Amino acid sequence: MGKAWEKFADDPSVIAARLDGELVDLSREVGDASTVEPVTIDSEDGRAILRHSTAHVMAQAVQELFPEAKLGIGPPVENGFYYDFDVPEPFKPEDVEAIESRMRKIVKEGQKFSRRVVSDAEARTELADEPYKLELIGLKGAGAEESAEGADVEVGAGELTIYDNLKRDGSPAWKDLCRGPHLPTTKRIPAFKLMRTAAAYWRGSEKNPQLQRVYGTAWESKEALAEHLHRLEEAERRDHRRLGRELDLFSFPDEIGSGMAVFHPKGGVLKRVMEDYVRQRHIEEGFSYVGTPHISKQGLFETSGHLPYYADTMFPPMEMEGARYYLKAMNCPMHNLIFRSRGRSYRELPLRLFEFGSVYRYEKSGVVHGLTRVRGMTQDDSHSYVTPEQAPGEVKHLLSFVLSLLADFGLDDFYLELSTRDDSDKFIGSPQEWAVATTVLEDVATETGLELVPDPGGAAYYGPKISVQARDAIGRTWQMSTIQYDFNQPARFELEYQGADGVRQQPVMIHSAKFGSIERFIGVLTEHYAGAFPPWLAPVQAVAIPIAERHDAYLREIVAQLRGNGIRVELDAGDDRMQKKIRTAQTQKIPFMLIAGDRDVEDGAVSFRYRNGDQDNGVPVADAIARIVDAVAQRTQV
RNA sequence: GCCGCCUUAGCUCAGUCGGCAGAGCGUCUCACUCGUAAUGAGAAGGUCGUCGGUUCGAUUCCGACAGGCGGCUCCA
Repeated sequence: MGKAWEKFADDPSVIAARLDGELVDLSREVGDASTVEPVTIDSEDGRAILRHSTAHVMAQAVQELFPEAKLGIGPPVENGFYYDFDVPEPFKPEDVEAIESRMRKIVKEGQKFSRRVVSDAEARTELADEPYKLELIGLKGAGAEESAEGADVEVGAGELTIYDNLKRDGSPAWKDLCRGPHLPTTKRIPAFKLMRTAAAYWRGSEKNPQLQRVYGTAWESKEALAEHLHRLEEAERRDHRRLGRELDLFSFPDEIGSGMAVFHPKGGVLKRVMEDYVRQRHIEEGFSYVGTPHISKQGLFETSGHLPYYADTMFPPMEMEGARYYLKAMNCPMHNLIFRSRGRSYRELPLRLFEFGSVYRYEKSGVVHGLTRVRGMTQDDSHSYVTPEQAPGEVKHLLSFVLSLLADFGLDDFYLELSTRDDSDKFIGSPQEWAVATTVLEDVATETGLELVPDPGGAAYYGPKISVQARDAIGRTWQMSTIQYDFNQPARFELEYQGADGVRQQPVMIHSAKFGSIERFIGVLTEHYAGAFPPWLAPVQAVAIPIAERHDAYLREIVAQLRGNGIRVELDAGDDRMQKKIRTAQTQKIPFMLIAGDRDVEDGAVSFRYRNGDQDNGVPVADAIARIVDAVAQRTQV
């Protein structure tokens, strides 16, 4: 049968093969495999192989330049790869340049990636100077190859293999413990670039030493690399932190503190319109709007059980006349007190309490990030108190409500995550209770048909949760909505309702934040729309632009009529030229520009310019007003 | 919190090999009144993030702190 490459020798884009579904090097013997499929460099698998091979080249370059560097792991990731190194000194920017140019040299040399199977003992001998690789070999022996982030790429199941990078004369230049497959030679790397360095904990644990991670990207062509870099630039343009400043939406004054946003008038409109809509929808869905204070005495958080888990992330307590008060980091305990304020009947259930609750969490300094990770936030928080029998129906109700709200805001790029307990001792409640709750959530989540990612160990201490994960402009995911099943707090607060049979029962409570936090949601929404909010959300919905000063009065009248119809409209009566005013409105991403000059005044009309550049001239004033009012009411994008 | 990088005018960024700082945009004033992305002229605006050290002298060198950026860990 021969080697795999012989079958695809005429196609230079083939860089690996699949033998009966298994990815292998082109140099592998086909043997008695029944299917042999090509893997091209621009396929998903092909790119992963390219990137992983480029990671090897980088590791080789690093060890040639820094012989004392010890290897961590080097897997492909979305759009690129990284490799971790234990080095005495972190890499400096000039080091990265040196590594990159050494990589170019290795690529140019066309070193061959050569696979060989080794025994456990051989691997240990050959890699005696690589403590992290030895650890991986040990893990494999323990059958724990999946436990390390990315480690499965390196060792995986089955036999141990080492890849040698061979020079043209066949002499070995470098080697790495690796599962493969790889490109045939380094020369097959068409385009790559090192992106950044960062520190990362070995095997992802804060307790382990930090390694220096170098990130890079690699593509099947120079054009594809250029496109990727261009996409990154575009993404930077829609970063909510940048748009927040450019569109005058919000800022983060140093004087207040890290992670504390102030909303400017335009961001305030966005926030208010969102909140009004969300409040209205909650009321329609059977929620009761409530209000609770920002601080509470310590005892409340002891009763709820939060304090031992959250003390680190809560702002330190204030002492007043012998009492200790905390800024609240969650709203549920206060809602529980509303439930408990009087006797409850089964007839009242489900009882759904909802508010925009301001909470404060002292997030670690390194994690604060624009509006998506703040220290002071407003949760659109609700708690549904239900009988155990009602719980599945309520979870289903909440999930469909959440998804419909997200759809109303035009969000579609998200997936669900099911966070469950693991065997750590941070979770309270019996395994049976957890199993019941988890099954309820899983069934409802599965029914939606959305992608569902398991997240073992990610549950709240009091119960499992479903969350909606949204992506930001550059692909980072942020948790937004959450639905949490809680059988613990009702017990801790001794919540009760009287059943139909007259017996007192304990309700189940279901926590749910539809957007997670208003701040994060505004951040994600800003990036989703790149600042061009749909008309119903746009801080300024229309701007009137007179061609000359003599048209001001005419437009002022139209602006008044629009305002009378509830439209957020401004007249740009400054002494800039109209072209400049259009440019300004354009950069502010205002949906409608209403332009009027002599012709329009004569015809009783205005001329539209939409922010996408389209125009519509000489529209009768009444029609123009109706068009804008209609677009706002329909919540349509323009 | 950990690692690296960064902090000069409202914004984007030059610059000073240690000797009292500069541009464009924005803002203000004046002139221009113009048909779908930048009219022209002039002016104001910075104790060079904060505090301490070295020095005759620090925005520049060193340290601490604050804030930011990219990751890691953690999380809505």
